[in-house]
Amino acid sequence: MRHVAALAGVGIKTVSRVMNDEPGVSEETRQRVLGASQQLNYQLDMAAGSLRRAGRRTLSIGLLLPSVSNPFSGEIHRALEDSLAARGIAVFAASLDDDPEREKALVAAFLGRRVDGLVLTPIAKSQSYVIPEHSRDLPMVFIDREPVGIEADAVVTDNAVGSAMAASHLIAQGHSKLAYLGDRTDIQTARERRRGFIEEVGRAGIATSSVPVLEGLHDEDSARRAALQLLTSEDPPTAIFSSQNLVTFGVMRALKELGASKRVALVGFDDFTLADMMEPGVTVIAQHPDRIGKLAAERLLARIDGDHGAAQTYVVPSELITRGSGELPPPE
Amino acid sequence: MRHVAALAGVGIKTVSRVMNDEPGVSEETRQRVLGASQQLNYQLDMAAGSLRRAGRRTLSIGLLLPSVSNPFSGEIHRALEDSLAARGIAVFAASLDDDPEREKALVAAFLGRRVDGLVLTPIAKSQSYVIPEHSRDLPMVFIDREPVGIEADAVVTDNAVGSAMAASHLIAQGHSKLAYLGDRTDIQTARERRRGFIEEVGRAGIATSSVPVLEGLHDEDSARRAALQLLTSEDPPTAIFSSQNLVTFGVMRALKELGASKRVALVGFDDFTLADMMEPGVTVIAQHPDRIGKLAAERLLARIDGDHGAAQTYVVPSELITRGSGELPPPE
DNA sequence: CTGAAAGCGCTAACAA
DNA sequence: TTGTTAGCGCTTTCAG
Repeated sequence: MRHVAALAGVGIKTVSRVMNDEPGVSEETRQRVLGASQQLNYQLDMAAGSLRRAGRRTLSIGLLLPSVSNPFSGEIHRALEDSLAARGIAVFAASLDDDPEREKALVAAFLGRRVDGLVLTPIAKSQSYVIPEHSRDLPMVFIDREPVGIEADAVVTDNAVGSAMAASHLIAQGHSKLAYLGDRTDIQTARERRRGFIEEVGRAGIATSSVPVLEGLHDEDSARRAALQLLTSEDPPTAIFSSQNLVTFGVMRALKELGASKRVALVGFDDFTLADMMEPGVTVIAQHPDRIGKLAAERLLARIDGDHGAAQTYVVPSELITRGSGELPPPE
Repeated sequence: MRHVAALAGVGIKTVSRVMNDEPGVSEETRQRVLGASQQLNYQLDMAAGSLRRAGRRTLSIGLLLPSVSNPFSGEIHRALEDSLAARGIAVFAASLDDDPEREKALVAAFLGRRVDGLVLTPIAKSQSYVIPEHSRDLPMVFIDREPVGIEADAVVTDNAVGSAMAASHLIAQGHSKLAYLGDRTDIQTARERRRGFIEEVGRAGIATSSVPVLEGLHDEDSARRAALQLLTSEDPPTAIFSSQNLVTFGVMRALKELGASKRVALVGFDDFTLADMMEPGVTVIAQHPDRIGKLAAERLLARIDGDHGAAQTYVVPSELITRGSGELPPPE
């Protein structure tokens, strides 16, 4: 900047004014400065600026996701990016891999980079460790799961409602022998999905104790094996609800192996690519990661802009998409 | 930092030493400083540090991808993240959407944040606009596509070789009436894939002029329509090669609509989730985004660490994965 | 409309 | 082993 000022024959502050589009510079001076900066290939150093700038804004935020390679996370990331780009805010993204220790380490890493805000999918048992920062006014929005031990904004899917929708849809097709296949039980959303499903089953007058609940299925293969066992048991269910993508894939494989794809009904939580190309198409409760990301961005920006209202949880509705597998009737 | 120093009753530089794990501090002093910093909930400001630090390292890099919501990009992102996390380097990711203007704007945005390096999928006609920075020693690695107008490291898939593999595989199954369905022709990888495919067809003694080449298929539906038209034409091909995921999906839909999935052979470039669950399973030329990401990270780190060797292009081999659709024989 | 001086939080260089 | 001083590139404040 010094060099540009020297070349343009002006004071350093004038260069700063021009580079930041501040008013109070004559058009002529402005052009001279612009010329000099181009000639020197000069580029403002944001980091140095934020050191002194009011509010210390770095125009960057941190985003903690289960994994940047997970399509659901990718969509959220993209929606956030789009909403924040308009304000010139860049996004640091990182993957948690369901590891509470990583969550803490990554939050610390982002704090050290002085991000203007944090959007995160909590995985640690409690988020109380960020209370100091949050009360020091670090904007923070939790997504997908609500935080524990701290009052902060959250944007979540209506997991229980969506799962209840799945149950009532299967029951409406005439099924009474249902089964629930679920994810790790230490994940809040998984528990919510089970609760919503089971409660709806009870509400329909079916004995909830008669519904097999197989949980802790952390990957495709464990889900596949659980489904195989269930389907070859003495009194197999005629309809299955799977609480998550990988579980759904596992169930689909089991059904295919048994040649039961067109006989046993299936509804999965979470939509996925090519679901409509399967045979039959897979009925799902679709989440809306794009809306989650957009809403999270809006809340974060509001907080960054000084909104000090009470913390709120925003719920994004899920949606039943019928494609065939969930509409298979029970056998006679 | 001043406050911590005051509370611990030491000089500011001693605090700096402790926070950066530098040697030359007695264990006792160290503990006192650590105590004080915890009490004040102090956290080193990386940005301020890099202002003075030798080499001005910010411990962050920029990553420009087609879109962070695209699974292929997500895998690359993840591999990079994993390789760089060990060095405490954080990743800024951004989406280009095949927009050359965005490429330039985002590169500028990252330069303003003084990233230590850049990994990017080039889309602009030429990358000569970054020559000034690159020659000023900004580490830069191009992925997926080679840069134009600048000599810099690149990590790419062997697009032509992979496509040739697809051609020879189909020919080996007895097909002689092949067709090529491709992406936008302004994308380098798409042109390479066509070249590899067509050249191999010629090498096998088939008149390349007899092979329909349908290009500019930028999304699923345009690919679907192109395939429908092709397959319902007078002398339809018995085997199709699609140059990219979305094109493959479009072709799959067309085949399904015509009930020809088990009659017309298909090989697609790029692997995708559930490809093996389709009916028949879809044979693909799989790329290895994880290896691309890892290699790119290694090259970038080497450059950051001062490697000034000549720019090189690293080629990651693709792989033929047979699942059924590519092994369908031609009709009698 | 313009510029000089101070200082953001930190690290390099040097001194004690 | 520890501390002091200068200064990174910028923005703020305040004076012309």
